[in-house]
Amino acid sequence: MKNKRLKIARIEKDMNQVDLANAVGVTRQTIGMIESGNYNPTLNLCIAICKALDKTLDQLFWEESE
Amino acid sequence: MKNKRLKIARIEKDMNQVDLANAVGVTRQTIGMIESGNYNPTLNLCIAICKALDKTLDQLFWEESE
DNA sequence: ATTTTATGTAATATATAGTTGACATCATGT
DNA sequence: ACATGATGTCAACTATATATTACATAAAAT
Repeated sequence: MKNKRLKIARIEKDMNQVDLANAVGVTRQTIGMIESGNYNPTLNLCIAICKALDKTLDQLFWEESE
Repeated sequence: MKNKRLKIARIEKDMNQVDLANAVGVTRQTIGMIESGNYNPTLNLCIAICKALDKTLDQLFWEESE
């Protein structure tokens, strides 16, 4: 269950994992794990990522079906 | 920063904190703390709450301004 | 009056989110 | 060939989300 939308939004902003990690105050490993899926970040971190990438929670973290 | 929208959505579903807690697999204290604010739940828990209340992440956990 | 229901809160315990440091791979640049 | 940038991953650590147990209060029901 990779988070492809997050990766695409990050690349659209011309940021690498380190850039995004710095922007939201976590390490690049944490960003990497979120993009890889199999991870359960906190709400505050999700919100920080959304703001850094000019997206909303639904746009990056809400799965329509199921 | 109380989460009033969550509380309203729960009451609209005629659920108390215990009902919602059981529905999403946490304790009533955890639900209480999320409604009280000052808390940082995990994304998976937020998603479970949204599904239990027929809402999306943006509807319950996204703050429009700032 | 007293029992029940719904909620707040606090202390201690456990699971897991997130850090730190290190090493590996694969591009691309020089 | 070698350096550099971007990412994957792993082990050990620290911070914190969540559980558990318990006690408190206020409102509604009997």
